[in-house]
Amino acid sequence: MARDRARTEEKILAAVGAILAEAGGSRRIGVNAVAARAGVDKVLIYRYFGGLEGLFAAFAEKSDLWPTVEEAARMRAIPETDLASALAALVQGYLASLRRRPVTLEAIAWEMSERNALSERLDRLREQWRRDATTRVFRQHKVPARVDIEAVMAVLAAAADHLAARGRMGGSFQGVALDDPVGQKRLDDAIGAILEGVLNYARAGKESA
Amino acid sequence: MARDRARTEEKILAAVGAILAEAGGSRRIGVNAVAARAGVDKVLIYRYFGGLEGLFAAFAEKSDLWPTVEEAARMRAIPETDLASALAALVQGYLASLRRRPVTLEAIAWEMSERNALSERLDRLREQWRRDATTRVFRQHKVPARVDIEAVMAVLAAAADHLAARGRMGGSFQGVALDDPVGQKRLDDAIGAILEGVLNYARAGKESA
DNA sequence: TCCCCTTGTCACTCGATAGTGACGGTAGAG
DNA sequence: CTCTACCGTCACTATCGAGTGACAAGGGGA
Repeated sequence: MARDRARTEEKILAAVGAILAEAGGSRRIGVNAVAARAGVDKVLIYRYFGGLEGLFAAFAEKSDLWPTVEEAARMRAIPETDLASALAALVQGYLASLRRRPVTLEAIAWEMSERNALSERLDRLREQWRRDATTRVFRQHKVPARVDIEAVMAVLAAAADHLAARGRMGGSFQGVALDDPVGQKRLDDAIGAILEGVLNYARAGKESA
Repeated sequence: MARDRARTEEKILAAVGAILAEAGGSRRIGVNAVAARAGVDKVLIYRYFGGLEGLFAAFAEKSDLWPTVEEAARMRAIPETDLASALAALVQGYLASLRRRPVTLEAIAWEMSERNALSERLDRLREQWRRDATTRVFRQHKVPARVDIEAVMAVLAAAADHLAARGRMGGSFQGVALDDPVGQKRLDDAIGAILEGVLNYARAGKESA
């Protein structure tokens, strides 16, 4: 109608985000739903994006899916004092940033059951995040030699992804309320205690199992 | 044909498991697929189980979805010496048990995007597991007062669920190879180091953040 | 023996899905 | 002004999904 391709493409991409933002939306997503939501004929999706996969790829590239390290740092000020506090703040900020991104949470959930252009993008962004965090934090601190801090961070990141994605539907996990400020603080504190314990106990000279 | 309701019900339930076991199967599961897989008319699913929800409920009740604490203990001998080692062995055994259950991993992935009878059952089993683990391990050991060990265990369980479910599709997570023995050992060691650090460092008298 | 309930089969409706082909208007290039 | 490439709309096919109603056959109870 408006005869404006750029605008139409934007409407389509926005519709993807809107559908994805609705809880459980990833399950019913498809050309018809997107077209209807965008108020656009579905044939344009094929023409402009080459189908669903291309559409997902374009959406993944364009939208603000992942928190940057800077954003995580903004959510929780990252202290420069010691490594444990810095990493704890980083993970806590990461978790908080995830919770503010319903689309990303949906994409994480989706990633668990289906690989597509979106999940590949997520993997790349996760990797990027790891690199940024490394250059930001590890440059200033020494890591105790016997700790595989990368594996520990992977465990914490996996937990963050899982808990954030599950939390979007409410409920509790293993006795911790996910949609509740109290439960969220418990998780933050646990993350802090984990990093503090792992790094300081290891620094004290004990070998890790 | 055989005119044997019990046998037919079994065939249907087995078909659910078979479809669920195929990677990404949760997405395409439905009455038609199950009936076809079981070699049975779909109307019997409605008659015997009252539809998909009832079928899932029956499947969730009947099948061996979740590792018991005893099984986890069998995978990794649980030492009685100290709490950190016992809990580490428990979580590592839990993770190993999960990896041997493709249907459960599929269900965990599914649980992320849709709530149904199966996911409710999973939640209940998780809760049961937590209780069993508690009575088994915590009876013999003292927990440092300042550690919210329940929250720490929730973090580790979430990580285990996430890493196991993602690992079924191969690939790596944050630099750790999930389908590789080396990567899996790194994760096990990280879990061990986390529990050791959290409990022993806390016991040493430091407050947790 | 006869009857009826159960089991299983078949044939359908209805809606949503992916994907394609053709058509018409509009705006810009020449 | 004219032509053409692009944009948007409509109509269509084919497939798959859930769910329902009717019907044949077997088997056990009265």
